Amino acid sequence: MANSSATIRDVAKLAELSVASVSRVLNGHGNVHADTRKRVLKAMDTLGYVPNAAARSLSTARSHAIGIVLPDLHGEFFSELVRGMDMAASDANYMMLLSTMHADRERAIQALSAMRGRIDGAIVMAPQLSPEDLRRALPAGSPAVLVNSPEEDGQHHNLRIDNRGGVTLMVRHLLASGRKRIVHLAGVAENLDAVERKQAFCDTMKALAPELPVRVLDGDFTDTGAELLVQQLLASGEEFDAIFAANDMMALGALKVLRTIGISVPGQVAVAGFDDIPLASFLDLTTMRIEISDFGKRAVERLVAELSNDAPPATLERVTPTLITRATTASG
Amino acid sequence: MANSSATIRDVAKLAELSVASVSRVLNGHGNVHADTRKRVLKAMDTLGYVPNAAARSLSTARSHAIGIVLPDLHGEFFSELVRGMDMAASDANYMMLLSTMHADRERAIQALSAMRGRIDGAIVMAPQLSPEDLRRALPAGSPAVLVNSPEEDGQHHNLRIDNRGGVTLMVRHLLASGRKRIVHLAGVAENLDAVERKQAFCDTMKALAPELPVRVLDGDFTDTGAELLVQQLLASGEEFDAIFAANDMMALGALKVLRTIGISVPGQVAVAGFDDIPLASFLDLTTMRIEISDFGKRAVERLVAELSNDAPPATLERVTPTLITRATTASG
DNA sequence: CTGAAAGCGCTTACAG
DNA sequence: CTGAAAGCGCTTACAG
Repeated sequence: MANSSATIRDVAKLAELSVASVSRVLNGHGNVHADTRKRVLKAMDTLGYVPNAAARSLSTARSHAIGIVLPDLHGEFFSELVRGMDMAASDANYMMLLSTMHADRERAIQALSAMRGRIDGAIVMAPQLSPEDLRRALPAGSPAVLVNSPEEDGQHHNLRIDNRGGVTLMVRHLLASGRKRIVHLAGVAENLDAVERKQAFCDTMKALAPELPVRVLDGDFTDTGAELLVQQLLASGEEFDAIFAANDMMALGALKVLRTIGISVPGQVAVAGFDDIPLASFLDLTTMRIEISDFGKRAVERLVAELSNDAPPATLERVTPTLITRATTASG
Repeated sequence: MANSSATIRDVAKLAELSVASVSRVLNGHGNVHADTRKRVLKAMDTLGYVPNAAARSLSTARSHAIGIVLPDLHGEFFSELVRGMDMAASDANYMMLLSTMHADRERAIQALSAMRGRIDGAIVMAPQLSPEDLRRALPAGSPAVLVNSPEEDGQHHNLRIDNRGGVTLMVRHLLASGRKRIVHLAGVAENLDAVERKQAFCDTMKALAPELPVRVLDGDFTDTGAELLVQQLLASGEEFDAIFAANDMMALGALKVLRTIGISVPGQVAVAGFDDIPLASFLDLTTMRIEISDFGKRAVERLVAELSNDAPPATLERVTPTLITRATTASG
């Protein structure tokens, strides 16, 4: 009922051949007589035949699809990530099976399980999942690449942002432009990137400018949260000539407060963020750009390489962001 | 090799039962002895058994997955659309197979074909596809809902934005706030929504304020394009007290020019857009909000209803946007 | 170059 | 309540 379409058997019948022959031309095998091929093609055409992927998967143990498990789908980050994945996947002729876990560990495991038989491998961005969870969820021996996974399991390739490299570039830039009192607005403490950025900020300051104070305020990645922090900072009377936020939204919050108060940016205070969201370029914010779609593309390319047994050993791979200098730090 | 996982046969062997019994507990059928169930469950657990979806699809002719074909994945619109679809899909326990067509007609047809056997139905947003193409691409009799399809084929449900309704609300709002000379910045001529908005603008003006001039400038949906248009408009010396752009990006371009020139908004000129992108709220732009995630959600819900043979007849369904009044039109 | 047959991993009448 | 068997639509050795 649901599927009243023609099958390979119908094609064979119409072409007066065996299903084996039909299958051969379907898969482009060489050993087929030109005339046979022609008859098959014609029959397929008149019947509007399209092979059934499930049947094919079952006999080849290959689905030509990859599973994607993401924590969420909210915002530019994920849409760019998926876009990059899509580019690489369609280049390599793979379909994408998408699933979100909404920060729910059990759900991620289920999603992955439900993909068994449908996918040849998976890309998993699920910070909550332990290596043990992954072992449970991933079909045994099925390739997977992790994105932003906190732990290494020695089994899977793991793609992460080079937070240390990015922070170092930005701190260097701020110091080079003469800033002496840089305040770092950190992101939510549970976020791995936030933690790495904060740590990297402290380390880099100590390494590059041991004489300068290292100031960190703990934020939550939101603009409104950052506004409060900056207001408190101003109220405290503490001096500062640069704010380096762990993401752009916080940087924008900071900007808003400074401008409202009448503090000139970058004259009195430089402001910088991290991510390069669309708003950043619109509002001329200096930031670290993560080419997120590249990130997704890399992940799929790596997975595809693994699927072709054509991949170097799994490692932790860091993708370094690039410094985008704009008006909020432009002057010296 | 790729799939060395346990099969139903392994479970049956370990539990010393037939595969039929295993299948029954797997599918929660009632007619199973409690003890049998227990043994099966235990065997599944020790083997880490997960059923193979391809095999299951093949025998049930049901995949519990839906296909999504989108023109692109760029930007907020698509990420929100997919997010809404994901919500509805996971609620209804369906997986999503995602594919983009990049404005390529043949590619969309291929993508849809490649989904045969993997999906129970599809959501297709592919303006380029004719009803005839769809008939070719969609597995015969397989349900599909269209999103933003220009043509009705009488077969499939079609979800579209209520451009006329939205434009009417906005024009009414502008007129109510005393605007007399409203300029409409139209979007790209090939875009169906752009065309509808433009037409609706002209019609609404004629209907609600026949004495007022109807002014339309043809734009391209970009902020930079709109900047040029507004500069030309200013240079022409023509008077106007409101700009209603066919999308937010153009409205923002207009805003930029007006502010640069020193024209007060909304004092001298009101500015309004369409879409309610994140930038709009950030920059306090009056606009028509399309709840895009709802749009995606509706599409999937409709499809799921069709899959359960539980849907009213297919129609053209319009989703009406809501007016979001903000600072750029606030005063009288 | 071609066909008959087994098999991929499930589900589901059909008997019992 | 349970099992043997057929069948879902393909692919792929194996003969010929």
